[in-house]
This record gives sequence, structure tokens and C-alpha cells, in this order.
Amino acid sequence: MRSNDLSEIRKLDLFKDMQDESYDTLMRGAYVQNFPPQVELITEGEFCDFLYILVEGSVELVGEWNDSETTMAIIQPVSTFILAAAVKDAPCLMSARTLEKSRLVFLPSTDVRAGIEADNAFARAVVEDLAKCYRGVIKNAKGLKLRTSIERLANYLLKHQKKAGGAARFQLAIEKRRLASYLGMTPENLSRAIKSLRPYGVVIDGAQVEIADNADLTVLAKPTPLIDDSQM
Amino acid sequence: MRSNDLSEIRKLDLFKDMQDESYDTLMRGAYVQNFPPQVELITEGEFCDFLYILVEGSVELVGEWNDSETTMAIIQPVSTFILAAAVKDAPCLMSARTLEKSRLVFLPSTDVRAGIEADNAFARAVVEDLAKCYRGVIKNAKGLKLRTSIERLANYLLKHQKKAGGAARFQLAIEKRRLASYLGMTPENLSRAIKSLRPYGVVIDGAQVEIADNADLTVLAKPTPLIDDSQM
DNA sequence: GAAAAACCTTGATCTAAATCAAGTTGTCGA
DNA sequence: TCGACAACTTGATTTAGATCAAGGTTTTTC
Repeated sequence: MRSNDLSEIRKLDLFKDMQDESYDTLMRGAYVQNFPPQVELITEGEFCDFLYILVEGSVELVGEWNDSETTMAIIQPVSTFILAAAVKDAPCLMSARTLEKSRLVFLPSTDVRAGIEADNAFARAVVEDLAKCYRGVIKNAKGLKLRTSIERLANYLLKHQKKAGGAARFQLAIEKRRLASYLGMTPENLSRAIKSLRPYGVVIDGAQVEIADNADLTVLAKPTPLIDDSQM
Repeated sequence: MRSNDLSEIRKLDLFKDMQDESYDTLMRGAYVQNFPPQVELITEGEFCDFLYILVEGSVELVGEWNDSETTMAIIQPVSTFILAAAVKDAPCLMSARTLEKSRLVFLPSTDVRAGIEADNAFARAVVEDLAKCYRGVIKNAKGLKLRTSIERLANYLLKHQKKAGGAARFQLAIEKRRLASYLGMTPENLSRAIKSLRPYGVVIDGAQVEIADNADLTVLAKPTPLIDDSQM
């Protein structure tokens, strides 16, 4: 494993308070692998024997039912995913596939569970992380049930503008069809939703987003930390 | 606190593996309170200083946005709720209100966090519980994004038939308007959705549900443990 | 036990969003 | 650089579900 990867991983909230000894033990069983785009890393319904850490690239988590699928989340580096399935030793509820060329670290989930047992600081970090994930999905579900698709799009744009540094112009990190699926709409409807934000000063050309005045957009979006803040 | 309540609580997955000592310490700070129906126990957005345990009655968790609200979950005894907000010491993402006369136990969340630190078995149980909650919401979100409201209703009925013992007749545990909100539809639409299940052998009269042949309903519902199983 | 309130149902209408069907633009590999 | 393929857009149409407006029940309250 690259030493740079290792130090990035160590900085993650999940690992940063671990004792050196248990961290080393955990990482001893880890291995790294590179993948091309569009590789299915995890298949929904199968048990997965690893906690995954995305070090470079991006990964999509999708839910499936009745021959259709929906994007549940898009993972950006550096972060872990499927922690819940790993600690419970349960079948994965989502498939995972690489969107770009990606580098991943695999931690055997038995080692993760052993780490929880051996190191209380790690156990507490897992608690924190799961609580955060749980709250993230609750926010998502609130958005789905309480907002229209245009409102979801407007809030997505405001949130990612902030994440991209707050400038009036920024790039969409993902393809539009995936954004549509993530927001719970069709690609056709996303196109139309984007058009309907024109009067609020939003222009999207390719991946380039421009928000003329985000106060205007905020009037429509009505963001609230209880749905839109990913840091709490 | 009634000794019967105490022993029921001790049996919960969250507490059953705790050391006696840390369990006793945790329960020393606990207190019980009875509430009439329709009492707001928790207000969305406020910090909440307790982990709640519902011992008797029922409690609704609702999400709010832009002057409308949606039922996110309905808690039946004996179970805990808002564990995530309690361990994170973060503002609640949902309000909670009693639906019936209810008895609740309050555990100060500082004591819960202390318990996690002091007792690794408890920390692991919290991990398990949060992972289960997380997976529950993921399943919910999958249902919302991948199914129509009629399909959600059909699966709800099959799931609760099983929970009620599997007989052809059983009672709805909650009012229809709340069921509608929980399933992400209006009361009017729930009425119509119920009618549309008539050809699949479903008759609902008041709170009484009858499913003539649940194989018929299963054809429509297409349940899968990856969405509908609450025990994994 | 009657009046009031809350809940549920039904029908009519409207709206958000999906689907279908072409085009158009953009990307990538030979 | 061209051709092929995938992604995106646009318009027309359909459909799922919301809203509006009455009624009809059941439950609560006095």
C-alpha cells in the first residue's frame, strides 16, 4: 500500500482515534487494488467480507428491485463504504460499482469486528460513523417524501456549490443521468428541471454550473440543516 | 420504575449483553414517565438529552419541512428511539409524539455515552443497533424510489400479516391517515390503493384486514428481504 | 344519547413526473 | 478524422398521484 494512502486513511474520523497497535493490526490484513471504470465491486444481496475504502476515483452505490435500479449514493475519496453490512456480517443492501478508474483498500470485515472488540476508541468511532450514516439516509428520505424533484435539484446544487468552494461557477461531479437517478427522477425530467431553474439564475452547460445569485435559488430551495447539512 | 419494565428493557438487544454493573449505573439515571396521547416528546431541530425507551403505547416519528410533515416511523413497545441523535449529541432530525397513552423511560444521553465508553459489550450492541437502523432506512428509501405507492402498500400488508402471526385476518396497528403518510401518499390515495388491491384478494374494513390468498398479493408485491425484511 | 369533531371514502379535476419517440451533442476508439 | 455509441435534450403523450370538494362513518365529548 502506498504510504500516502495509509496516512490519508489514518486521518479518517473512523480511524484517527484508534490505538496505534490496533490500527496496525487492522491494516496488516488490508490490501489495495486498482479497478477500471464500471466494475461491479459488490453485488446486492451477497455477503461482503470487507469494509471498503475508496482512496481514488469514485464509486456508485445502487439499489435494485424488479429489474430497475436507483443510485443511492456516490462515494468520493477518501471514504469508507458498506460499514453497516461489514459490522453486521449481513447481505449488502446495495450494489457498488466503480464510475472511474479507482483505487480501493479492502479491510477484512472479521478484522474490523475484532478491532471493535479490542479497541474501545475504534468502537466509538464506528458508533459515530454509523450514526452519521443513519442520519444521512434519514435526511435523504425526508427530502424524497417532502420535496418535489425540482426542490431536490435546487438543494443539491446549493449544497455542492458550497462543497466546491462557494464560487458562482463549479463543475458537476457526476453524470446527469446518475444525478437524476440519485435525486429520484428520470434523465428527461432532470433536463426539464434544470430549465425550470433558469428564472432563479441557474444555468447548466455540460458539467458547468453557474448560479448567478444563490439567494434567489435559496428562496426556492429552502434548505435546512435538518435535511441538507451533511456534517451533522 | 416497575420491575417488569426493567426486565423487559434488560431483554432488549441493546442492553442484554451489558455487564450488570454498567447496566445498573445506566439505569440509575433513568426515570419513567406516562404521557397522554398526542404529546410532543421531541421537537425536530432541538437537541435531545435522552435516549427514549417506549415501554407501553406507541410513538410516531415525523419529519417536517416547509410547513408539511411526514411520518417516518412508528415505534411499538418495547423499543428505543433516537439512539443516533443521543450518541452524537446532535439535533433531532425528527419530532416524536405519542399516539396513545404511553409509558416511556428516559436515559440521559450523557450516561449512554459514558456506558459506551465503559462497557465494550454495550458499545458493540450500539454498533449493531445503529447498523440495523441504518439498514432499515436504506430499505425504506429503496422502497420509496423503486416502488409505486400500491406496491408499497401491498408489501406493508404482507409484512404486517406476518408480524401479526400470519393469519388471513389481522388488524391494522395504526390509523389509515398515518399509514398513508408513512407510505408516502395522501389518505385519499390510500383509500383508492386499497380498492385497487381488491382483485388480489385484499379487503380492508375499518382496521380489519383480510388477505384471501397471500400468494396472489405476493405476485403484485414482489417482496424481497433486501427491502422488506426488518430482521436483517 | 345527541352534537361535534375527526376520520375515511368517493368523485372530479389538476399537476408532477414517467414514458415514448425523435433528434442532437458529445466522446472515444479504430 | 471518421464512425459508432452513449449521453443529453426536446416535444408529445400518458399515468401516478395530489388536490379540491362533498358526503358518509366512526369516535369523542358533554
